Amino acid sequence: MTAEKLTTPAPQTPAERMKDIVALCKRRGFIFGASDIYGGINGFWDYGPLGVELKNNLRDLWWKKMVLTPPIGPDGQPVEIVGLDSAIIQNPKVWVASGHVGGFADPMVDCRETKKRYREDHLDVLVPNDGEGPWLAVPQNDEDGVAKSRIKKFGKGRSEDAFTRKSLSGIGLENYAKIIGPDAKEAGTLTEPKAFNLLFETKIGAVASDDNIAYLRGETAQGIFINFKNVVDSSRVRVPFGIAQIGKAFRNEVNPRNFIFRSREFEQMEMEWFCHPNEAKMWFDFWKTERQKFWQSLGLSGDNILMREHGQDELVFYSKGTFDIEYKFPFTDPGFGELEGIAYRTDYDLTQHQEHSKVKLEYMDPVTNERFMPHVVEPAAGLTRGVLAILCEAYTVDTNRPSGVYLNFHPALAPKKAAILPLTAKDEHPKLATKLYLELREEFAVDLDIKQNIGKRYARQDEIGTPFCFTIDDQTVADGTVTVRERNTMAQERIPMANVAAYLREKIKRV
RNA sequence: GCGGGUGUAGCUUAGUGGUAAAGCUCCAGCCUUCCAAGCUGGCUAUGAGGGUUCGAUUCCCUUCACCCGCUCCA
Repeated sequence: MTAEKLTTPAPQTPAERMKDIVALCKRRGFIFGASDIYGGINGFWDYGPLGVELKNNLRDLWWKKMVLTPPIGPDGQPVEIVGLDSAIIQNPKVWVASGHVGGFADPMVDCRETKKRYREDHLDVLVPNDGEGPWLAVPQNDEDGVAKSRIKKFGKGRSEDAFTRKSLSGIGLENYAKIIGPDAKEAGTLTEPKAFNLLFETKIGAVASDDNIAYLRGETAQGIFINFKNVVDSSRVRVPFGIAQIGKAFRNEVNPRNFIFRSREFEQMEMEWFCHPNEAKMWFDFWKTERQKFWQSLGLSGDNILMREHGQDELVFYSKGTFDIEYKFPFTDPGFGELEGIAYRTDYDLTQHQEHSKVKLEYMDPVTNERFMPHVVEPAAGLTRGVLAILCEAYTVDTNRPSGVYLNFHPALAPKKAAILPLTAKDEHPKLATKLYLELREEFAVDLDIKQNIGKRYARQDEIGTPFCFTIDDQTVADGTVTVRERNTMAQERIPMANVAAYLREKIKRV
């Protein structure tokens, strides 16, 4: 008893848990670091044989919930949502209109001493006229009188008139060694300005020149906005309705971190809901509820998931309200990380594109004859973040089983729904197992595994989260029944082999 | 982008300025009637590049990746 206690492993810390999840993902072929054999590449990840199945399952469930069987609206009728798959590269003007190019591409400087970061064009430098002593960096918009206090501290008795105010942008790098940062004590701690444009640039055409710069999309949403008119004109949809899109997006993140949580290439599942401005608030609440239900139905529930409203200071300038659905990842624990944002974007995007493209994007309501610019509620989820949350939630330590761990996937999400296992590699077992496998694979993602002893095979399936194992033994030969072994409980029962497909169908039932 | 840490096989760990070791996994075969059993055999590693040295996995430099903290996240 005492000895047993002593050998019981200590509970995992969140960091250890995350490390194990990453190791399992690599070991079993869910997720690999991209360009592994070349030493890797920061911020990119590859999805292995099981990872792509898991990701596709989540993607398909979202598509079904949004496009194929959208929820019932407040009026008792299903809401209307259509799909879209727009190009990753669009006319660069799209990203100017959206604000991604220009407005957010400002160079920043860091202070090595204070670890603070400043926009280069927001800083001025006070240059001493007599050339003596340090140069003083101060905020351009100096409401707090920083310049005065800095001169008092470092100006050696000189007055403000003894300095000339220059923009930091106009000051050469060779002078940075003389500059004291706005909050620093020593000179020379400011880094050279770095541009923080998060959009990936590329060049169109075989001959590269600055005239043909284009951008990889930073979000799938803009592809939806620029097709709003196309969809309205071609699809018989009427406001309110939604357009949904799933696809890759690219951002030059300053600092990719935390496995696939923040990567430079990722996948989004976004839906833009177009509605009358007067109904926007109602639809915002509607989608908040619906989207929360979605993640809960996949098994993310309890204390690990929450809804959080953005504070006023957090809101982007065009949003009149944003809710995040957040998950307690091991690397955020005890905090939470964003899984999906539901944003009320007003008519900002359509208005921007109307102005920049000169194409009228207003909607004419055929019933009321009212002309208006639709407002937008946007549930925008991270597919790859969803995969990570599902993996973290499913990871279950169980020292009572040979593998020591299993992945508790919802059967609808599991990369493999079942494994077909002949108890031995002899006699009729493999023959019957192969027959069952060929039948089941027409409808389900299943594995046939004949090699090695049964315990090893159960353990392997536990580690990849296969919810059911069907085992063929001598009794199967005699009476046509197989053993079902359930992943979470390891319990077994016998059912007729002829009922296996129906059994699986019932268990996997869509969420 | 800043600071700190780590880097030996798929995983977990040894070890050394002079032939790189083990357990588990994995693969092949045998055995096996329900949870990684047993037997035999096999594959696989010092992240990359430079320097010092007769000789570097070990010491030094650079770089890359990952982890932690800050920062960033339209």
